[in-house]
Amino acid sequence: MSITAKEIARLAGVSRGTVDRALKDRPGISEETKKRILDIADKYDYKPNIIGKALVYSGKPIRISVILNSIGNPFFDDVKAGIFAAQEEFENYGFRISLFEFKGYDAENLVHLLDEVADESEHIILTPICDSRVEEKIRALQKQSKNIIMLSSVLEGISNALYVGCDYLKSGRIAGRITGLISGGCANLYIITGSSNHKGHAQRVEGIKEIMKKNYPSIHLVGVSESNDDDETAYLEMKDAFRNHPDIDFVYITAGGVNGTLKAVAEQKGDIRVCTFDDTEITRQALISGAVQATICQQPFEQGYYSIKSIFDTIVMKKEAQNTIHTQLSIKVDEAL
Amino acid sequence: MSITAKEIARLAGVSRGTVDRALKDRPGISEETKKRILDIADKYDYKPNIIGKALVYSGKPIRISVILNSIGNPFFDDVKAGIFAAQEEFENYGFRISLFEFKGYDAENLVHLLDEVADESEHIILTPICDSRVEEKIRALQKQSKNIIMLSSVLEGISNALYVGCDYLKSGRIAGRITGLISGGCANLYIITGSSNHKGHAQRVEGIKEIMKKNYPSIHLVGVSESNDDDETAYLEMKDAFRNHPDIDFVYITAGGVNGTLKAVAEQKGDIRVCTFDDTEITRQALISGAVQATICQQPFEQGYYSIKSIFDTIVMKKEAQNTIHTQLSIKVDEAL
DNA sequence: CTGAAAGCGCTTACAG
DNA sequence: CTGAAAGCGCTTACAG
Repeated sequence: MSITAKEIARLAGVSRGTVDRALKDRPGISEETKKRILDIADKYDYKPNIIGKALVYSGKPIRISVILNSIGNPFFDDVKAGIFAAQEEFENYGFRISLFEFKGYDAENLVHLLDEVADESEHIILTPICDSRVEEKIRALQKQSKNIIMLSSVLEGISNALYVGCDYLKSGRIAGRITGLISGGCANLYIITGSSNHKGHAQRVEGIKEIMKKNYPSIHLVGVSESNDDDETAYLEMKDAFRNHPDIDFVYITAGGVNGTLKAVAEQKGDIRVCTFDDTEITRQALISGAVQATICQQPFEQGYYSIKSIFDTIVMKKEAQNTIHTQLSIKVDEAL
Repeated sequence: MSITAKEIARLAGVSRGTVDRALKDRPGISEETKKRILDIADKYDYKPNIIGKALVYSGKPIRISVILNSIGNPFFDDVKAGIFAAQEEFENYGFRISLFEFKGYDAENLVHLLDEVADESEHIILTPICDSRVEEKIRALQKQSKNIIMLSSVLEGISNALYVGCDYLKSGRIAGRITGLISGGCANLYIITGSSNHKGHAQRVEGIKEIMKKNYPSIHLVGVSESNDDDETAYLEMKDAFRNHPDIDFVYITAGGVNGTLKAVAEQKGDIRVCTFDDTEITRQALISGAVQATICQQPFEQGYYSIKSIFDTIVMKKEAQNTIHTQLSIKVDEAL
């Protein structure tokens, strides 16, 4: 129960306004009264009451635009749920959130959307696309002192922007460890990844390789294919892999294309272990049916929630800005659903 | 951006006080003005601003006592961290939290502490102990309309109380599934559990057995011992088990006594897999050294945080009271630390 | 049955 | 250099 500014004023024998000048380091106050006030504030551990503050600012909305390439991608359902939860929680603090969704990885599309929202928002949360035009646009917006937050994926060329999402390299290492544990350290492994244009997907493959090299000399990485998150492509790639390597007995799917891959695995018959990423309707069904043994989750709800909460923390709570919020990575099996 | 009570007053041509009477269903208002006001509130989707509300109530503290048998139990470090985080977040809403810690499972101790805090708190969060005296005391406090919240473990004999913690039976099932996956479906399994007086520990064993029965006919459960969360006991029990069953090749530790168990396993030599529960300093070290393959975590930070947040949600946000908040269960391997 | 006022802790624009 | 006042959205005690 810290002291209020009003009480400080009484103790110092001055008005509320003067106390405010001292605390905020505003001009128009003599050095001695300022010192007297700050000493009292210090002594009684004054911390401004955020509710009093929030009430004042509730008139001036904090405008936030969220741009996600989420259309057709079930991963983002929970991300959006987290955003909506935060929206409800912080509504009374003046948070005004607009959500824009698009499909795919077209950089022009994203740049266009950024242009559209720029004028009417001080905070822009987006799932960035790895493209120089996107990077340039983000840097331009930062110059206009827009607060940029990257959600669920990250551009390494951007500084002074918060990233909220998982540690992709680490998630790959975990995948490698699971592969080792479930296979008993001996397997012919095939990886179906999303796109090499998605930095995160590439890092996952890298992480798996790293662990294989370090710990599992008897696991042979037969090959890696890209599905571009498309089931048909995944199916054809996996079919092809089995044709050339009938001894594949472990498949890791690092991104989308799960159903296509599983179809090819089912047709192949034999005891083939499969692991995936994320907890979507598709992976849940596959876990329950036994087609998939384990999946690595990255807390999508929390990603959405914290992307908004970070704004609350810096603006309202005046906490220092972070540059990374890594959500937890955890392994789930069927019984955990 | 919902309408304010002030605007409703203006639209209805009445004073703020009258609007309040209508909204709160308080006496002293004619049916027709009431209806007129409620219609306007409805039309503009009026929702009271919690910040305005909170400021009024910040004078009347919400007193919360937290009683944990956490002394000497590192699991509770994160639980406490979650409580402290919530304390900071809700301080300005008038939340006054006092923490009381004790050691062990002595019911008298807990009853005594409950007596002590009862007069000075409307909300009591505790780690309950399975004992009729505790149950009676809790029921008596509920009769005095104290809000009781059970944290991290649960008494099934108590109703009208929120439980915040993991689903122990489910966590046991997950343990069973891990055992199956890592062993390749073939093992001689031994379980070191905490205490049969701890309902949760018993449920974990039950969950493991259930999965073995359903899915893994070739995993043989050699035996179960109780460590009472004590390393020395765990060591002796495990030694004894190896003496009688030298073929044990998988050990599941469902509670404490991890170091003692691991010591016996190390002395036994051979390729013995070990899995545990929770992410404490001890299990982390064991995961990193490779002595333990995987551990099941139950979000202790969130347990602490949500036990307080639930009070905020019902008192301030006026959300309906829940009776269970199950935190997520997830598997972690060394690379996830 | 209804209104006017004071107050929760803060900020800001204005007056002296 | 300092103070007094109005206002954010709400609640509550009091006056009519």
